[in-house]
Amino acid sequence: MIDLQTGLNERQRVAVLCTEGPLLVIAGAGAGKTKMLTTRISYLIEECRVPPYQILAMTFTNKAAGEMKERVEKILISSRSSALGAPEIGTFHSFCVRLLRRELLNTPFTKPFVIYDDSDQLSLIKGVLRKLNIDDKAFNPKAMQGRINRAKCDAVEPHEVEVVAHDLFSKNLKRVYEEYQKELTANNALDFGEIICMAYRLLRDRLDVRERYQQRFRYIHVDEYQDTNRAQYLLLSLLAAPRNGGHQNICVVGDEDQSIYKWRGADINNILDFENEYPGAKVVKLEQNYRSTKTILEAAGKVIRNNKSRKDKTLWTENEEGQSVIRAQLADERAEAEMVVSEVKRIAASDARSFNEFAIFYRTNAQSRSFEDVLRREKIPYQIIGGLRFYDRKEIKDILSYFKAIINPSDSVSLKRIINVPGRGIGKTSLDRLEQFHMEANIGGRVSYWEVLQRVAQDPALTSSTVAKRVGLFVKLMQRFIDEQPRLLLSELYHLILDETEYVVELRKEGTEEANARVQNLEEFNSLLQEFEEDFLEKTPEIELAVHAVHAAHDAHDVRKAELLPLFIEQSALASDLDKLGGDKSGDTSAVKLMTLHSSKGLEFPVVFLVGMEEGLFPSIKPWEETPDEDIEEERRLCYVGMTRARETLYLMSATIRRIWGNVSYQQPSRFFDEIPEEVIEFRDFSHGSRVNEYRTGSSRQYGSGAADRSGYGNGYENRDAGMGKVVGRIGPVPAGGGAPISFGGAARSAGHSAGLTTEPSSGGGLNDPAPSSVDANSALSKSAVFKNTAPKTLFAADWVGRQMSHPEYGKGTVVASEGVGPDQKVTIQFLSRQQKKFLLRYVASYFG
DNA sequence: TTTAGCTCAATTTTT
DNA sequence: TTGAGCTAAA
Repeated sequence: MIDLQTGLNERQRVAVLCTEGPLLVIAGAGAGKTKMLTTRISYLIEECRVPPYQILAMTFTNKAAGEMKERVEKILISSRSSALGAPEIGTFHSFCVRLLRRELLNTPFTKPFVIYDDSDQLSLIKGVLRKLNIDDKAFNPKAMQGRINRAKCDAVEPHEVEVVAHDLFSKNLKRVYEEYQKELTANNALDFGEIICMAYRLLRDRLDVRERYQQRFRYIHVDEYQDTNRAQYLLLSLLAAPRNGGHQNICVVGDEDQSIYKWRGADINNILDFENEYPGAKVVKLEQNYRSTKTILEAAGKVIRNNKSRKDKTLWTENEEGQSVIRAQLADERAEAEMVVSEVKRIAASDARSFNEFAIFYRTNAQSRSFEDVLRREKIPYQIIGGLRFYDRKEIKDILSYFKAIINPSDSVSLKRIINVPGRGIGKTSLDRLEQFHMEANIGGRVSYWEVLQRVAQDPALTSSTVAKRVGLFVKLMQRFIDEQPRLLLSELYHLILDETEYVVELRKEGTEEANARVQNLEEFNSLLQEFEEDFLEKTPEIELAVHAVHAAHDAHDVRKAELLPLFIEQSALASDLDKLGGDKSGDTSAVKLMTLHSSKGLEFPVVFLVGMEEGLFPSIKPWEETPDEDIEEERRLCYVGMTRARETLYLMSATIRRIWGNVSYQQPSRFFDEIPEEVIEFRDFSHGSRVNEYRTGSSRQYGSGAADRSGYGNGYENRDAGMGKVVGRIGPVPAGGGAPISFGGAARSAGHSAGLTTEPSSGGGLNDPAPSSVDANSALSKSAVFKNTAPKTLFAADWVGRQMSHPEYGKGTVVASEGVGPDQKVTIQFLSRQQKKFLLRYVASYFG
């Protein structure tokens, strides 16, 4: 018996009990939607006697799917039955891949397909551009890729692409998209978008198949519905909507306030239109939050309230009031990192928290660096989520490409990737020749790259005897792998590849730190393979195996082995970094988590640091173009998502100056600060620490008018930009270990720079990297004496202040400060875009009217 | 063929 | 700042 009385609130109970017919659940952050969903699924099985295999639940991440699976299993095991199979719980993509594999005969593929990731896709698109003689300078391949993927999100097929008259780009887009699709099929490959689209088209065009799946999955659940795109929406409609003869037993859960993937094709209308697509849909709102303190919820609620396009809903909680949200202003990104880390240490010690309970969220991956530096120095374990996926590392991708080419020699992208890796003397010229042959041979036909390689190897007259020989060796090598593969375990094949190609040998020859890291990654990859192998041989039921086995193997054991490789490749393509996170059994060491705001969705932590809250960075703004309100609203939702991840303690941080792409940039605090009521905020101005204060006094002039007001600290300080700020005075010491003062930007990685803050001349410090770009920043330290109490006159040279200029990149601006003399003179410009930038005067002098 | 050195671009990215 | 991709020289 599923316990519906305890542990569920009234609304959740309604949602669980409403099993028949369409149901839209609007679930605010932390309102227990996963609990609702898992209970609902269990209820269907236990109480409604629905066979588990008739239940489908779709999520966006493997992690969400895994969590749901686990929790459903727990409930079911703790009650009784589990023998009736399991509900199908997975991501949209894994669901569609399984569907396509089961229906392989109804797809254009004659044998199991491989999945192309973004970089594979880009390679293929570049190849198409070359083939069609389209200049990739004029028509950026990445832009093409973006548009193709967008089209796929919108379920737009090549023939439906609209060509705008006189618009070459749209014309080319159509051609490229068309050709790209052909190439994909010829390569026996699918990209992420195509996984969904092909499944959609199959269900759309084949009534028999559609009916089978409609009958199979009688109860459908969709998580994060606000993030579904058009293609996903249509797919769901084919399974459940009345207009397609569906059963309408569909329960979608979403929250428009947490829609943060609009830029990627997520269509908010899917939620708004739900009641049209499914007339008579019930709507349930879950508004009680179980995660955060009242204070955090209040702050987040006030922020999201500023969005115009949203249905009004108000989260409430019975949780404690909790402590104030802490908003901290730091001197620069280094100081920001120092403070975060020192707070982590302090709280970990005083509140006996494990490092697991802390998370740092930033807008862009690039921001992780400063935190990594400090965390590493302080020997605090940390884990970065996202960024470069493990499977995206060069060495891993190389091996995976061998794998892919072995099971699917039609995969030209993978073949081209590895043909000269490690180097076998097949260089650019040879590759161009091969490419040429491929194009010629492939006209009107279906000659794969692999076949071209074989021909070239056999016929020295086609190229030269050297090239033929070298290509021949590669062909022979690959052929051997292909022949051996069915008899080998994953790890055996892996070692065979490494041995025969001397991949590791080559890496060791390099002897660099980077090469060593790659060898280590390969070792990790090896254990991953073994793990997969063991898991697979233990658990995977025989039924799952049938599909790939068509062309392999002679006995049952070999069938299993032959199955391993395709399955591994598939999961490596669909896996993400997020998956590793938080699985309590995965031996997860206690580490501070670093991730982008996007990755943070769906997670929660007791202590959250939201860093880099500065105009331009967050909200992200391109200074050179207009930012539409909708974009700001999406940024605001992102802010809301980030804030509502916090259970007890929330820090919102911003830096005054930050290095962005190697330039020093003066940052204004994020507008989102203005939206949080004063009462729930505690303002800690760390840029007014004793030593830093000197820096502030000097450089605060950079702000132009009003700057003087800011330099006094601890008394009636009012930050106009922050729009708030009851002053609590300086709290805590300047956060730094061993008395090292807060230092200036990234340049301060060498200890000497920080000395600029006090007495030591920078020339005596570890200025070991005087690259031109860093000199710019360093000179701010060493020459302009901004850190000295007595600022030289030139610092405030009035002659330039107030003058107008027009920058080709940043637009119109006014000089608000000037410093240095002669060739070193710098000016700080306040641009209309709210950004401030500092330039060497001689570089920008020509932009003044 | 390889590689050193240059220019250019650059969010977010569940799959 | 980093990285990818291209050109020129070894």
